[in-house]
Amino acid sequence: MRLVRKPKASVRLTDVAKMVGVSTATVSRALANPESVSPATRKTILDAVRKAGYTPNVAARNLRVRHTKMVLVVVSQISNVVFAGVLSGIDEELNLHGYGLIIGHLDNKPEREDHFIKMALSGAVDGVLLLSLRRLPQGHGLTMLDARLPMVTLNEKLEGANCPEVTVNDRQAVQQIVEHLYDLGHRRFAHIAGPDHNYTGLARRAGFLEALGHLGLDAAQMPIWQGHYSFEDGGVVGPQFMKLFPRPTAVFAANDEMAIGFIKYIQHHGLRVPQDVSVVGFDGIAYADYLNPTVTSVVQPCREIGRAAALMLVKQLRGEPAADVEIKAALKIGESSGPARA
Amino acid sequence: MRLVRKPKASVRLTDVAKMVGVSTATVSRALANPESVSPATRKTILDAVRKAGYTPNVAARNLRVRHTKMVLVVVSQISNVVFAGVLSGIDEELNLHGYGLIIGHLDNKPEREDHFIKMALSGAVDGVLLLSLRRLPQGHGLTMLDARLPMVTLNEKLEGANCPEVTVNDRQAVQQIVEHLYDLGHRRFAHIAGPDHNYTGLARRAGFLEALGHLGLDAAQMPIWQGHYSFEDGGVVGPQFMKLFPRPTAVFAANDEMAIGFIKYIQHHGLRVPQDVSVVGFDGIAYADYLNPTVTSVVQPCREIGRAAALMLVKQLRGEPAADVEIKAALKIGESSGPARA
DNA sequence: TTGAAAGCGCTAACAC
DNA sequence: GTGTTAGCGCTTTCAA
Repeated sequence: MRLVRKPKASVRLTDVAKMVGVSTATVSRALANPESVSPATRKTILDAVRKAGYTPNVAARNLRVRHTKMVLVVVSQISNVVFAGVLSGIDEELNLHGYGLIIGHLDNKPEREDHFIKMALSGAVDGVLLLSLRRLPQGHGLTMLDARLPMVTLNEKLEGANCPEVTVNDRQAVQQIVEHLYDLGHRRFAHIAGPDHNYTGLARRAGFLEALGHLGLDAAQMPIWQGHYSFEDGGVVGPQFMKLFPRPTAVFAANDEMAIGFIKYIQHHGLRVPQDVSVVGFDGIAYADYLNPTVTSVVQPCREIGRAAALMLVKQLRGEPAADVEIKAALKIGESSGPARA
Repeated sequence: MRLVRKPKASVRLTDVAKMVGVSTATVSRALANPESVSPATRKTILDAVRKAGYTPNVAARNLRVRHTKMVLVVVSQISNVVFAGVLSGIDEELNLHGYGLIIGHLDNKPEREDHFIKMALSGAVDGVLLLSLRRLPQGHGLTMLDARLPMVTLNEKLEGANCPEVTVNDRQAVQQIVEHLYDLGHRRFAHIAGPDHNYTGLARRAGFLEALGHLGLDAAQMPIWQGHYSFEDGGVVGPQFMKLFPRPTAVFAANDEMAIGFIKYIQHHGLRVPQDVSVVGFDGIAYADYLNPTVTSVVQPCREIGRAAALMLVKQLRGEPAADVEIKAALKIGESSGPARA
């Protein structure tokens, strides 16, 4: 059995040229650069194009012009609201500049990156945006760098790369939120950290430690549990928190989901938030405003982050210089943080 | 000023062939179909490929083989959790079959579809998945149908198309949830509907009306407000609800976000959920479980929906028949629904 | 302003 | 088992 040749009866440039009685070059020009063709022929050609329903074949075009007007976005988890927001911003900006979007979804499996490295190498895209949050390159085999494509990283450091990056001021933002808690009188803190193979997880933890240091508190005394940014983690940590004595009066979770899970757990076990314990998160997801209490957090302007990153990439694609960008996350005080108990 | 020719020093098939001293055909075969080449040459070639870091150029390949192993997914709003979950499932399944994913993000602007129609027409993808929730084709100009590509729709009817579809049993699911409320003694209902240019919005509203009919209630008596599936809509509807007399004892919102926004509003205005009014949603998003009260809803298995759709498309791509699939959403009783007040 | 023609990098007949 | 070769559909130089 052999594969049948696809009938693919689509109309080609040649067909249009024949219909009109001009060369393919002229049709191509009429489409790409209308002014370079006499008004009369232009009209005939454009009419024919419309009538025939001609659309240029991109594979042929890509092969010839050596670019694709496509960008690869490598993202660790697409169903995460923060990423989804960022993606939205990326798409919006890319769109403005005529680029399309190919999703390289890692689905939290970093090894999948290899596949996308190959994709980049294969010329399928003109540039790549890395939001994999990966802390370090694997160190073996090919890396994204080998694709020698314009690239920008988002909350991620790429070792050995000179590619521009957009970062969020996680560390300072965490400082702010910890200070907010400190100002409310809290002295005993705990932290529910994010994954440690993850750039933001690390940055937020470091920010936490740093903040305590600045405030003259002994960071070594403060419990830190590690989660994976999921709701459930908040509940997993709960029991450990409950048995602490003296209990911390303020808990900083590295993202809102964990904060929410944690609040749910401790409320369920008789603690009031914020009267008994204040808990704060990070990200500023919309849902946090609909909780009872609403959660104090640091809001990341996701869409803008995405747009900034996309714009930086586009600039590179154009051969323009692109400087690093740092986006500011802003403290947003909700009801989940209050004065420490006397 | 003219564009400089990109130096694009990437290694080509020809280069590898020269290095090894065989023809390009042999290299091509060694890569595509290793058994068709003698073990010795195979090894030499594969070694050379690795050493040279050769990756086939996809544009050239696509042009030659007339397919791209790419699928276009047209989605109305990527930063919506439900879509994000579905997308995740689509990606997972597609991946299994060697297909990549191009996102056609409408960003709630239906007119953007034109762009993606052109993309489909241009041979950039082998098939398309439609999750735009659009109720009807625009009726003018080109439509997706013109691309004559394998296609499957997800919660969307494409007029004049014979393409298979995956649907969710929204109507029955709504019936179940309304019956659940009825069984709790509720007789006065209200509905916060989704957008009416939207397949699911319509289906859920129809389901609501239908359910009331089956239960022998007068649907015409029940207030229906329309929202756009956002949190805020719940709050917008709130005041109108408050001034009703007698007030409905049960409210069905067409999605969880609106239900959550509504709950927040009425709680804030002194009503207790579910003691004073029961409110239920649709979708079963994870956040709903962390609210106080947790919200009764209908859970859609997003990832499975996505996988089913992707699989149907892959089957078509292989030339196999693909039958319509209906996915069942399941009632999930939370704390936001309770007995009607006496 | 237009046309002829080369060739982008690859695959798949077909011949050996 | 391997090589030769003809394109896939397009853009773009170069010449007219």
